[in-house]
Amino acid sequence: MDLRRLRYFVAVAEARSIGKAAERLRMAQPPLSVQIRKLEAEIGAPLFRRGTRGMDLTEAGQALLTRASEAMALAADGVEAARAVAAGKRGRLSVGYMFVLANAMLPRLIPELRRSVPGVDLEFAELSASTREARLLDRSVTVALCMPAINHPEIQVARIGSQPLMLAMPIRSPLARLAAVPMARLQGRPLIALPPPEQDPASSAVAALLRRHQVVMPVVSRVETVHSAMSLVLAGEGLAIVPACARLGAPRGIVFRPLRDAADSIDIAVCWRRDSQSALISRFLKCAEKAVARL
Amino acid sequence: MDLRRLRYFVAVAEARSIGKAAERLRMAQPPLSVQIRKLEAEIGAPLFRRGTRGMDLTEAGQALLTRASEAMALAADGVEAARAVAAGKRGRLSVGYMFVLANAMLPRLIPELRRSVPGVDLEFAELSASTREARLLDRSVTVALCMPAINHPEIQVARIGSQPLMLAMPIRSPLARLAAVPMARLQGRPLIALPPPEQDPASSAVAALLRRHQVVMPVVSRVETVHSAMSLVLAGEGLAIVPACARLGAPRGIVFRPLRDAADSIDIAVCWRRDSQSALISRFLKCAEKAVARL
DNA sequence: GCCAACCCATACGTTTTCGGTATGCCAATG
DNA sequence: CATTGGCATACCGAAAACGTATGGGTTGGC
Repeated sequence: MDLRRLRYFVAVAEARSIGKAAERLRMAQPPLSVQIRKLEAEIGAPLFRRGTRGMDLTEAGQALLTRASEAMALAADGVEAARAVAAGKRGRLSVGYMFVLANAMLPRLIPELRRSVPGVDLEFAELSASTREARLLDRSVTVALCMPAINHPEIQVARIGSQPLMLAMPIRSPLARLAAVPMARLQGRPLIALPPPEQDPASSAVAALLRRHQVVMPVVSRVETVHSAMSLVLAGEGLAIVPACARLGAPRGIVFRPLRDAADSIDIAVCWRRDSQSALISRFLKCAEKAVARL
Repeated sequence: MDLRRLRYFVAVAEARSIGKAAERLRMAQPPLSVQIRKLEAEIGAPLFRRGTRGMDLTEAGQALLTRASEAMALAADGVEAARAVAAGKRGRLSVGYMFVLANAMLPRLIPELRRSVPGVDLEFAELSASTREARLLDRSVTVALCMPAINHPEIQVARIGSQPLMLAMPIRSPLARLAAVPMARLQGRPLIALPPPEQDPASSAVAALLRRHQVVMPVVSRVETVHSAMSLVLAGEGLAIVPACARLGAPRGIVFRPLRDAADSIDIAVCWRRDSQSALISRFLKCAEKAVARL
């Protein structure tokens, strides 16, 4: 069964005439006549009654007409839907993000996305660094917001901003009186650390910072998330070195201070599989850049 | 948009491989590869991710797949439906019948039809002779049961039986004592007649019968239907000459007697437009013949 | 009552498209 | 490093579709 034949058939049925339909289809009358007869031969029964004043559907033709129109509409809709998905105008966008970025970015990002890709179903999942990577690779998330970027051959990265590292401490800490804390003052103080670099690359930035300034801070606790780290800081367990955006959503009683002499910062990046839906991702990228611009 | 391409696309999507799909489609791999790429070019976006171990649908491809399968199913269903209608296995059959035949034929005809054309919607309408003809011509009825047949160039006729003419009279009529009434005994008796031949051809058979036997019966009433005639006969208004099947459904108090020396009968015929659905009609014809066989 | 107009069907030559074979390219595998 | 598996490309022959020209049947007007 050929969809062109059905298209011709519907045109003839609507025009009630081969000649008129041929005109509308921008083709000559004889080939259309041939196609209709071929269709009738394929069906094995006449679809039209040939009168002297044009053509008229038989009952069999009527039965075919409704289905044929629907089939054509469905095929056209399928093409249209595929184009829309490819253009990033429809579909599903699943965003894996990390906890620290949630308060800072999502309130700006989500409305921006709804405006930019109104036909797309959005989905958000707070995921650990390793989970984000795994779920990007198996495509169960489309993009990930990472700090810092994921390093993997299949994964592409776009840096959309950066966050300076800041010292988080209880408000009653003596260091809290300083507007900026010199690196040397950290020597020997207890550190609340994130998982080691091989599990969470964010902590390697902190490690590098300390190493460069030859500062040693004993690790008194390792926690999974910045949120947990804040709790321990508040409890007086130690200090934490975290991206500035952790301030948003941090509990009262914790203050953040920049580190003097240390311009270290950590990249915020959007990560996605190289072979993913590029149009949708570039739209997401624009939104993410806007959301991060006024952090 | 070509349905073959969609067919190929669905095959490749299901096989997750061009080579496998080509095998299933009984064709070589390269042309299938070309067709898929043409489809992608038409859509304007890749529908598959080419991996080293086969093909995998992109999101756009998934959007197309569902619609494409449905469209194919609809097209196939359309062809199938058209064939079924043409074969008389589905569709609508509207039967125009006349009152006298209702009691005699419908109880046998309807079950016969339901058995013979189970997928067809049946419709029955009791119609006068002129209405039957008009509605056959405008196709609002498919077939008509007539007595006698309709005579019109566009209308085809099949004789399926005949009914002898009988004399209908009140049971207390003196003629009722005879097993068969000689034509001569009708001379001068009052006749309840149907509309004149130009309106109802049935009455021309009666007129011809009387003329041939040189019998004159004054027409005391003209009625539209045999049913009305029976009422007047019962009331003692006069006699009626009607097809034998009028006995069925006639009120008590009326008796029917054959006419001696007169083998006149009137044909029962099925009538339909020459260009109507032949398969359905020939099935109807078989059923009608069976229904009339044991009258 | 004949001629013109209309509409569909047929015939034939041309062009487009499709399918098959041969082959190349790339990546994964052993 | 060679082999295998899978898709892409190139080229050729075959089939299908389109256009032009034309025939045939019916309607409607002069």
